[in-house]
Amino acid sequence: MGGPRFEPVRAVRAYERVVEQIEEAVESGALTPGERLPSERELMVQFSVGRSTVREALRVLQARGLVRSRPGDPNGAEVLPFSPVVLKKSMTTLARVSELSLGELVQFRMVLDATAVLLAARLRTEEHLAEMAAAVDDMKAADAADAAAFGAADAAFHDAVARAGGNKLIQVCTDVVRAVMAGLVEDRLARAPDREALMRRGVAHHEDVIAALRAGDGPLAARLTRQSMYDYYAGHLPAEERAALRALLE
Amino acid sequence: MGGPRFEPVRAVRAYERVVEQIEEAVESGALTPGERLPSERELMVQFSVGRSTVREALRVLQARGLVRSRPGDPNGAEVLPFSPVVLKKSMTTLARVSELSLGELVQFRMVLDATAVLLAARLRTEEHLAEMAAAVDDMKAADAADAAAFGAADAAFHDAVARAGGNKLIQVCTDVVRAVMAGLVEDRLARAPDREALMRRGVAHHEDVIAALRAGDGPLAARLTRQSMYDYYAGHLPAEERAALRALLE
DNA sequence: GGTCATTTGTGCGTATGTATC
DNA sequence: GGATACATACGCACAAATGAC
Repeated sequence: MGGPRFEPVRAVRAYERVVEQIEEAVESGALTPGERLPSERELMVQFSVGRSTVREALRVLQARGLVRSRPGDPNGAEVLPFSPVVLKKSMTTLARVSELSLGELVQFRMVLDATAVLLAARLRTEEHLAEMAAAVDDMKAADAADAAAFGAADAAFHDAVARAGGNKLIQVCTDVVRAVMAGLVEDRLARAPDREALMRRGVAHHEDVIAALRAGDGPLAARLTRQSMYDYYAGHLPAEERAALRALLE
Repeated sequence: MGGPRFEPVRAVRAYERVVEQIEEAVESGALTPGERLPSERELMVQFSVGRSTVREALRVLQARGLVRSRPGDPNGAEVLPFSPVVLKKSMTTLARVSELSLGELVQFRMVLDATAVLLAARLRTEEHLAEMAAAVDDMKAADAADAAAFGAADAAFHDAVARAGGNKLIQVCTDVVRAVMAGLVEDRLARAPDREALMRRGVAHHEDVIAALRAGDGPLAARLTRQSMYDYYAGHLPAEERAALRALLE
């Protein structure tokens, strides 16, 4: 008793150790985006593992969005800047396997987008406001039949708001959830009979939000944002989910 | 002009096509958690690819948390139920490479946890309230020196609240962000001089939240939750981040 | 624009350790 | 304990793609 307390060891795969080392180098900043990893044959020498081990490690790193490798590239795998595509992917998986309802997604965005505008009311600059106004102009200019252009402009607006709010986590999450929602319901929305009216109302709402932000009235901007989200999606929700959403309109 | 509109083709790797097919089978429910994939040798026959291709595909699927394979397992890779570990991983990466501040994380949880309790005030059952009460009891029972036990009980409380709120996305996200925060600041909190006072205050706050939920007063419960989060972390934040948080206390 | 060395993508054979029966 | 089937890992060979000269 009182001897050394040995810890149970779990067999850790060779490729995992390769992943850990490269991952640490990337996340710590020792490798910056745009830099290149050594070639696979060079890596197998440095780690003293086989090439298949190196390749499996690179696949995992690629799946995590940290590097990208192309066939024949003499420079080796490229270190990538952070991108939310991996988050989007795993959240899309979450939506599919746990069967997230549209109502849950709308609820999530109602809360986070409203928070973003609330924060933006304190921190917004003239540049931010100009970006938002430009996005709204694009929404107006979009052909009524071109749902993709309208959606892209809408996304640009919300991204500008989120950036103005200054919380990168909220910015990424709203972006991810918006993309997931678009993938789930874009065709349904594009065929809605009252689509044009919804689009016009959305533009008007966005202009009201800009006015509130310019005036520095965060709570008003947040209310407008929640109401806008509710109006846009409520028609596509069953009654009980609509009720859950109204609980957030305060 | 007016001819067929050809789309640009991107060379898609063999292992990617294997990943897509298995992923679709898992996410569509054709393969349910606990089921086994065919062995690697069987898969290389079915997809008519080489062994390395199969293995790289399995690595990607494993990195996405869909399957797990163990050496020597005669049954082949196992299909896994959804777990938020992949989301945790990518959000931790986000936190590291985009240098998320503690303030941004706290802000995020203040908003989403407050929303969860607001929703829980409408939907909570007696079972939910009993779970919350049990978690608070565990927090009280935790030794003052055992930060891990206290944290686990606190996590159980918030998880019960999030489940009562009925939004699975909010539940997962708050859980993920709590884990990320714990990884970043657990040692700092464990060594705080006023740790015991913070713990006592946290317990009292949680009991107030339960009382508000029992009374069905969602807005009160939400305010209490935001205030509790602020009190617990404000001491570890620089002044300007504290100010941004106070903007959410309303 | 073309040639060529290099690299990645892929397939295959083999040895080894492990889990299950 | 032994037999069997499996995953892990190594190393080589060839095709396709890339980048540099």
